[in-house]
Amino acid sequence: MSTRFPEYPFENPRYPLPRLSVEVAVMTVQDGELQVLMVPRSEHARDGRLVLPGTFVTEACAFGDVARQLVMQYVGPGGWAVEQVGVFSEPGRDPRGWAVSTAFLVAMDPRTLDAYVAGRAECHVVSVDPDPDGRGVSLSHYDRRVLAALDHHSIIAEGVRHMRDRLEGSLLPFRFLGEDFTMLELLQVHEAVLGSSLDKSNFRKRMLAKTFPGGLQLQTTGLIEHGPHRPAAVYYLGKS
Amino acid sequence: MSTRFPEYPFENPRYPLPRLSVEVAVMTVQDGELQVLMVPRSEHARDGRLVLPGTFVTEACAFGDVARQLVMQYVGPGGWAVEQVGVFSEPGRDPRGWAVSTAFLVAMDPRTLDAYVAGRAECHVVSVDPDPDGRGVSLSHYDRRVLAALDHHSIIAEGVRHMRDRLEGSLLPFRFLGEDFTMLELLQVHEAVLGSSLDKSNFRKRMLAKTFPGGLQLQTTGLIEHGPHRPAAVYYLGKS
DNA sequence: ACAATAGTGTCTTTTAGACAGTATTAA
DNA sequence: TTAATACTGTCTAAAAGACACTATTGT
Repeated sequence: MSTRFPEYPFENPRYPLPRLSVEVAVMTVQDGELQVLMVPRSEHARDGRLVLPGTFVTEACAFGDVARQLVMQYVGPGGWAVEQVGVFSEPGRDPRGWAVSTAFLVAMDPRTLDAYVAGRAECHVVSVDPDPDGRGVSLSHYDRRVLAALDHHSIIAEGVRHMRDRLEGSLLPFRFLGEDFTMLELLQVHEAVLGSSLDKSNFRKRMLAKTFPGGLQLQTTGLIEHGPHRPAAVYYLGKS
Repeated sequence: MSTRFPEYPFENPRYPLPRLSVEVAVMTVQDGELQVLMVPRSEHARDGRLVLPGTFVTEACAFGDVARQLVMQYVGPGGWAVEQVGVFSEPGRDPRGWAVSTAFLVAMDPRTLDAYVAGRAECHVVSVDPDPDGRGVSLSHYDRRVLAALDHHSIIAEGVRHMRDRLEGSLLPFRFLGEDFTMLELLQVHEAVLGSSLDKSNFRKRMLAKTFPGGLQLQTTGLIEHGPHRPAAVYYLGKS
């Protein structure tokens, strides 16, 4: 270590250094509900407290790559698009000491997430209920004792804010969906992220008229039946 | 240090740790031009290379507070609103080794900035010219040898992206202005940040009709003459 | 009068939104 | 037939934009 930055106080005990970590909020929308992947706060903690998947940074590596590796470790392989949400550095945020986290966000199709998570008891997909004012979130679960430790509520709330900013003008909504999807599924992604309901007719018109980044537009590819009602058109995102 | 996080590898030379720093982009708009405050990359460097003001993080402190202290140190006292732009962690970004920077942005009235910076030879206010595609920026100066070291171009480019996202729906434009301003000054802030020109008539209508966060609206408070032409109305942001 | 910046008015196009109504399926 | 979801059409209001025009100053 002494060959790098010799003047920086790594070896000088006068200067504390924070514990550096990367946390990932793997989010999905299922049945119109926003959800996030959480895990027990340590391998042997059985007190029911859940945290976002995270890891300490212990090698020279871009944090985005660390986040991608975390997703591969907890969910599975894939070209996951991670987005940086921000840095959380308040000294009191971890009772054990000064900890600095860089938070990332990944949007995932619920079927993909469920398939990966199905066999892993440690993975919990927790419902996220953003506050009406958009500042915080509540996490619910089958067991009320299951709560997030640390300030991971704040990280998720910031992630929701980030998603709301990026819903229009990015491909984010489509990362919550499979390659093919119905208009209702796309609508429910928007509603879950925004936390408000949208007029179906106007939403459809807007989406069909819109050009997405990369010159992509909604294309229809057939019909799908799933219930005692008119079949829905199946869409995908493609070049016009 | 051993009382905190005993299991984290501070004392373990197997694990490298990055040099942690906070950098601040103090930005302003003058004569329709976006500018940023830069300083020589070290106190004794006389090679003309400039960097964003920054400091290593060496005590348990929220990074936003570190950024505010930096602004006070380089510019002067004031309740500066710092906004986090992001973390820059690519291993190759600093040739001396692994360095992780958290970047912040401050928008400042050019008169305030100039007044503070006037007596300080080390402070340079450098023009920022965003690329048309919005991905990068060019920095100009009276002396072409004056260039940013490290990846501070990227930090500034991210800062511009951040400002463009927040121009509508926040009070950011007004932080580039004094308490009182003319419609032209407000227009030029928007044009400089967006990098495009706007129709004056439509801009005026839009601004006068708009309600800004906190229920604030543009109020007029008199006229100002500054040239051989019709005097301009002076506006401020207040409750209706 | 002229140049220069400030400000108004009008017309068109685009977009968002409310909301009524039609379509197709299973039971 | 009914219930349920899918989809279309129409009208209105709001916003954005183009652009011609008027206003007020110093020289």
